Amino acid sequence: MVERGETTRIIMAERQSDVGAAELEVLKALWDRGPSTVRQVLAQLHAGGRQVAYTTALTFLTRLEQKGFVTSDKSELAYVYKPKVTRDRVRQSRLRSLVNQLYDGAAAPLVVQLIRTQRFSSDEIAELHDLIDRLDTKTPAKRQAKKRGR
Amino acid sequence: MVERGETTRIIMAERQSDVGAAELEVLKALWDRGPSTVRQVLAQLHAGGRQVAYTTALTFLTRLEQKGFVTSDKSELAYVYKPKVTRDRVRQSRLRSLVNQLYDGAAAPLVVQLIRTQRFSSDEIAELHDLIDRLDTKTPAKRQAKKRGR
DNA sequence: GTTATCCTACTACACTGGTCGGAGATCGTC
DNA sequence: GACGATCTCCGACCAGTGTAGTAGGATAAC
Repeated sequence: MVERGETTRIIMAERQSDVGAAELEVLKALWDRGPSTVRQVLAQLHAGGRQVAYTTALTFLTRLEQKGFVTSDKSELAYVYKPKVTRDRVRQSRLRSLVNQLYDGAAAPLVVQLIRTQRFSSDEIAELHDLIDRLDTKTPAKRQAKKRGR
Repeated sequence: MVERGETTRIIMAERQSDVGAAELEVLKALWDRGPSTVRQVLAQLHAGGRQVAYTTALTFLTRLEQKGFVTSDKSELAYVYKPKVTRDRVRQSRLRSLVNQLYDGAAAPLVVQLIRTQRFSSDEIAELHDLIDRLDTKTPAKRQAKKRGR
């Protein structure tokens, strides 16, 4: 028999291991609060309007740990979970996905679209101005390397 | 206690009606080729490296139609499907989701991150420069210039 | 008319993600 | 040492998505 399951599993493997929307909320709770117990995360979720059960929060944390996005330490009474990935990392990764999926990997059109369709405060505009100016002066070539910029 | 299914359905409703990754490929095929039959879409998918069965493509198109993203007309032999949403619309919507989910609804930090982490050609930089300059002068209103899209 | 071909409809199945409940382990208190 | 509050583990359910097989209707080709 043809193991269809095999193929499926492989294909799935590629697009796998991402954080779901609800799981992301949990991650956010950890980013905002720092290391937390299930109960604390739960409270944070409730504060954010997400009414879920204790075990649901626990499930999310467990799954996030399996996926490698958080770690846990047994301290006193309960496990304390803390994020293993930064908010920036996740943003970065999501952004890359979006760019690849919908913009053929080219970020520029995305930026253009954003600038065209979103509103910005004058402060923000100033900041963008600044950034772009700096882009301008830095050579477009990236093999200049070693600029310690963040 | 209310039946849990209720709540679930409501919550689902929010995050629902989105296009999956594989479905998106199908939409892209339609955007690229214009109105197409299942077989043509399938060929496009194969060309793009996605080896799926005919019925799989059919399923995607059917589901996309149910979700309201494409329409179909029975012409000659086979149904001809065409997109009901534009690429831009989908981009827009995905972008909004991303901004809401990870940037608290504020687009500016996203733009900043993009400009910081992505490389741009000098042409692109020039374009961005231009755009921002225009942003500067025009007050944050919804100027819908007749700029031709790409 | 029979056959090969193409198309659609229906059904199915695995996996993921959101959501929990119940069962057992622990701990603090009478 | 029994009781109640917590905590974790395990299993479960449902909807959605990716993937496809099969059956049956139409069409084209002898």
